[in-house]
Amino acid sequence: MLRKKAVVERPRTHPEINEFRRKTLIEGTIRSLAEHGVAGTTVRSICSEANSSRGLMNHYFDSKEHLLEIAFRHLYQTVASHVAKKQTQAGDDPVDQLHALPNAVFSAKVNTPQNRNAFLTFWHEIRFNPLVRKANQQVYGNYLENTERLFAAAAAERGISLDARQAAMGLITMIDGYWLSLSIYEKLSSREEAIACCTNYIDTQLMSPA
Amino acid sequence: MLRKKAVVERPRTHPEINEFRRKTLIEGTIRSLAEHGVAGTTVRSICSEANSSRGLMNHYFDSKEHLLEIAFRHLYQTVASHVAKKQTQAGDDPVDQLHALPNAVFSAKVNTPQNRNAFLTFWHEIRFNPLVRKANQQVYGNYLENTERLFAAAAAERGISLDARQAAMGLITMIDGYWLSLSIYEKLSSREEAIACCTNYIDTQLMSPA
DNA sequence: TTAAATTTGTTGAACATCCGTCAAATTTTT
DNA sequence: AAAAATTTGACGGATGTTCAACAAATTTAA
Repeated sequence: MLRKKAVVERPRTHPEINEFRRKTLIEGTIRSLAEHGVAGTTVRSICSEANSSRGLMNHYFDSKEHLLEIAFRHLYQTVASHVAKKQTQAGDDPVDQLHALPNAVFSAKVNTPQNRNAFLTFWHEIRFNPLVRKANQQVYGNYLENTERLFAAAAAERGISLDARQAAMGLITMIDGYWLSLSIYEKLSSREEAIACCTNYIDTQLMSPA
Repeated sequence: MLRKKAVVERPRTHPEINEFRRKTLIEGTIRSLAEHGVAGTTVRSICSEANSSRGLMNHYFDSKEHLLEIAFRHLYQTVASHVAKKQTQAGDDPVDQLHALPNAVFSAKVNTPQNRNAFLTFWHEIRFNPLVRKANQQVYGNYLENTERLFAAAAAERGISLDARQAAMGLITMIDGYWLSLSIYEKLSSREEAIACCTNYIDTQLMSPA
């Protein structure tokens, strides 16, 4: 039986090619990190995941170090934009927006094994790749600030006093903790449990002090 | 002025030598992991930290992979034994013993930058080193079981119903989360904050359901 | 108690293999 | 024809492990 060779959708114009290559290399990096870890992610493994030759990495990015930074920003952005979307959908109530955070972070769309494992490798990479470290500082600063603002608004709304900064830090820490747990002890906890626990944390913080 | 050459305490008998070499290689591994990460920790860097020649690693351990497993068990043991000691000191009350857990884990003695960073690299290594993975499963199983038992006992004592497993999982997750936060965002949280937050979590779990 | 024999500890050069990067050669788009 | 995209072999350097050579500790024999 004759069969047409599977046609791989590949752009033909220069601007499209540029965008396509960068995107596939970035995604290949994340896939390689999730699958092979820091030590196993080489220029060769990345390009293999991206179906490109070795030389293309250096053609589209300054260095492997730089590509890792871009990949980190990309990964963070996929999570952050999903959170932003869900918080917008939640309306104007700061409590609802706070509840939307764990719901978005632990949704099946974003909290995939691949993304969990990739994040874990980046947490490790932060200490050794200066570009990734700087990117994380920027990105994490915003994240903390936004969450702190929501806690402050929620506390004001309910007329209670609250250390919004510490509450935000606690929530983010718990989210990171479950993200880590799901990555390492996959069988022992679940995304649903993570959402329940973080939601409970938010509600507990927003009760008037005894 | 004459001065005695600084005498490096070094064992002279065979059994002592064996113990000494294994210990310094294990500690050198942890130091190298904390300082240089997974990718930067080579047989050469380990032996350099341990003041030994490259060949000794293979003389005292089957392989680098095996040494990493032993180092992981050693690191975990230093934390676990400190926790056990503090829980024993806490007496018979399960609530006191639960409170002793975050206090011990985030004590200055155990929660050092080196130990934090070393643990972070092991969390990454778990997925790629089968020996480390198996060691973690054993060790973490006990940890979860003990904590679950304490929650169950505390709930029974207070006559309240509680999903002890989920409460234990939540506490461990929060501890891991702060361990991670302290490692990555050192300036944004503190050991004291971690203890306060975990203690609060325990107390919240042990209040009768509304 | 001494001296020889034996076991154990230690070293670093050598090995094959892989790393990130580069640049010349080739193909494809413009 | 010119420019951009792509491939591939080559580079110096680093990797984990092995092994022959040597040093020290220990046991055996006298």
